[in-house]
Amino acid sequence: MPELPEVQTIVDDLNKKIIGCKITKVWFDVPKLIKKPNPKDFEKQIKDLKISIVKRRGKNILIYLKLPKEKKPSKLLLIHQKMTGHLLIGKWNVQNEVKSLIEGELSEKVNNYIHLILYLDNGQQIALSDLRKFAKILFGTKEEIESLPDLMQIGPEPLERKFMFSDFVNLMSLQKRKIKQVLMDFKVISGIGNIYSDEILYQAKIHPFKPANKLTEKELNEVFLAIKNILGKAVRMRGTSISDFRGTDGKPGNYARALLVYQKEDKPCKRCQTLIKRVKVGGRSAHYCPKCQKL
DNA sequence: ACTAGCCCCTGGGAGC
DNA sequence: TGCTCCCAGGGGCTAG
Repeated sequence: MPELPEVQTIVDDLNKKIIGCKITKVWFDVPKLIKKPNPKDFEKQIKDLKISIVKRRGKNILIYLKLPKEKKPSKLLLIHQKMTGHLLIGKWNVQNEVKSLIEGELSEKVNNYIHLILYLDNGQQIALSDLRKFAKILFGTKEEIESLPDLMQIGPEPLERKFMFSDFVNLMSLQKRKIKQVLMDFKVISGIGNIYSDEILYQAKIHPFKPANKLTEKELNEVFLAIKNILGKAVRMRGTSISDFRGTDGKPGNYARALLVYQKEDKPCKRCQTLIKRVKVGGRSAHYCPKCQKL
């Protein structure tokens, strides 16, 4: 489901709604989603902690937690939503493995796939819904989680000011792979997945198969500008809603209607009317205009 | 040290 | 209507 803009939307929502809340109880029915610590210890360790701040790193949601007496957070809960995960805020009732909504507008199917609930002291709940059960949850001390490869391996944040064109040029010069795959590799640049890599390359007029290190300076500049432009715009529009992305309020994002190539196979290119093509790259589909995107 | 390809899961949509 | 096949936004692991 989520790439950088979608995860940022969730993080912004959480920061508005749950800061200062204390976790009073935990419920889950798919223990394997909790990779760390042992699921049995998870509730014991996270109970009574207070939510300090929520951040994003790549596509990971980082919820910093503190003991009631602490000034600075010492614990960290990491949630990666992978393909179909959603974090939702609401109130649910769990009975005989059936989850029903008590309050709010989340009367959607998404409720059937709730596999983890954090109960908060203000009566609200944070729920993780995940149809395909690929999501990943890690919890531990701040130092412990921050030093895991899951976070250490992540490449630079594309929207940060300090991520400059020169950094981008250096990164691309080291990559012989197809530009499409390089953009989607979170170890090179974080937060870009299949949807936005298609949109970025379309805007930059670069063929997805072009090897990253063969792009000219001018082409690299186009890609760099497209990354900043498209991701920035998507964040402002609260993400894309292909099939089932939702904010924590269950409402879809607005970027889907701004998509120009993703899932537009056989539709005319907005620039030249040539039909958009779909091809496989690294097991995933790439959409592009065969006429205006140059190899 | 690379990469392609499979795998983790479940459901939706297309085609027969 | 129902069956089968293909597809899905992430990313870890393995075999070559």
